[in-house]
Amino acid sequence: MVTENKQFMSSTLNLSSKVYADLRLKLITGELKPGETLSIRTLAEAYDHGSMPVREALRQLSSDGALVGEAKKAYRVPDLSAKEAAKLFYVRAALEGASAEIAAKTVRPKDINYLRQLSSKMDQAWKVNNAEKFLKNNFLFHSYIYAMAKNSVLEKMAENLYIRTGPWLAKGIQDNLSKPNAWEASHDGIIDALALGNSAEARRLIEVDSGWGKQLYED
Amino acid sequence: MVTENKQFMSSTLNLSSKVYADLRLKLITGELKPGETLSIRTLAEAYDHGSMPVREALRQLSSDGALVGEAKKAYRVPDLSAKEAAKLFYVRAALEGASAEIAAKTVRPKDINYLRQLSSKMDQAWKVNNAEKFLKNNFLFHSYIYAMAKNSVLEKMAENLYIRTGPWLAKGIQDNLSKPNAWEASHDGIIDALALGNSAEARRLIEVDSGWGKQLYED
DNA sequence: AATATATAACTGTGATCACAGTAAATATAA
DNA sequence: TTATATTTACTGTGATCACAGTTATATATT
Repeated sequence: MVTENKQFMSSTLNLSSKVYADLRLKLITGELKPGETLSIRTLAEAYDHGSMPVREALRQLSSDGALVGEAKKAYRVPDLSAKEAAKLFYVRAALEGASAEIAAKTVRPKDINYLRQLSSKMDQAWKVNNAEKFLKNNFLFHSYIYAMAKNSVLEKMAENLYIRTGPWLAKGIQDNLSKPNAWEASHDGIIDALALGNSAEARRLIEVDSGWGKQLYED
Repeated sequence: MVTENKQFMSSTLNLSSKVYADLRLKLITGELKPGETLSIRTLAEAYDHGSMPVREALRQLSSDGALVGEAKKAYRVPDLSAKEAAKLFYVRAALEGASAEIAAKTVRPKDINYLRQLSSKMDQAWKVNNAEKFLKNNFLFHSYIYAMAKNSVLEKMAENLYIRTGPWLAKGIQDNLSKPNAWEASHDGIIDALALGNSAEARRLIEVDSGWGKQLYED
């Protein structure tokens, strides 16, 4: 039940944080699906330890808006309405756009290389229908742009929004994985704008890319 | 220890939520000061119930960034460095600006009236050196603009940022309460821009107002 | 009196239990 | 068979305890 990826699992922290990080990854990769129900005791048994760490992790995710929890009822992954999703993507686009605008001004060659690597990994994953790998690297791509803005507050908030859109996005990806990958061109355009230091264009393209998922279910 | 204000204290929820709301208000009004330390057991005794609700509230506030908590050490109110405060105000200005821009397009006369009432209350509080009242109404003022944007995601995030800047802001207010109130003119300008439906100007002024506190400690 | 040491008080963390409200499954009645 | 009632299983919530690491206090040592 332990994940090996250092990005998602810091080894020194307490159990609550580990469970939190693990569930967070499962939301990003689509392993937890919209509407799915999560209970403290069931998860505690799965993780093979007491219920306290799970309890605190679930409450924290609920506080983040990544899960919903009414009193005396099991936590569950929110099944977003079109309206709720639109709200999420609106703010996400605003924060991602701000991040990209800053990032374009301080970007280094090694950043561009890393982003191209991630874009390449996503393309490979898409070709072999590996949704989990695709989604994980897509998160890393966006997350790296947040990080480039060098504003930890902005970074954390943008990541939070990404996670909340995660399961909803994953559902769409898994349905459309066989179709041509429109994201590759989108991401390459963003990377090019960043490489040129064109902050306005980087912002515009990121906002389009963030808004893309929104269209997935509104036709 | 119980607060009567419905804005800050919903009566139907569990104890954890009540403690959370109460501590949140204490952060906004400056009752909790930067660097101040909070322990589970001490607070539990003050609230006169078990430690579980306090424990969950503190962890949630820590997750929000409103408190900091290292392992095995007492929680404490962050004493923001100028750099950290700048990060906070940068994102807060971005989200407040976005809120104001939307709000200007849908604002109703009763909204303007309410905002003018709050501005008036703040001015009264300033004149009698009532920092707590001033800060509470200042929060309500900004919070109402977030709410006018009718985007619950944006609203919650903007409020979170406000709370995190709260204790730092309060420290400055309490030192400068005797000086002329520069905020009144600022707030009146915002209200006028909103009333005219001038979304660009509303955004600009809100961003200036949000950035104002930042200058308080950098001379 | 100043420094080092040892003792005591305090801290979050995790485990375990009792409780009351919710949802599901079963039994009962029509 | 269908609808209703009852029981059973499951849920988060709060309380209480043991534990180990941290901080402060008091004690000894020079």
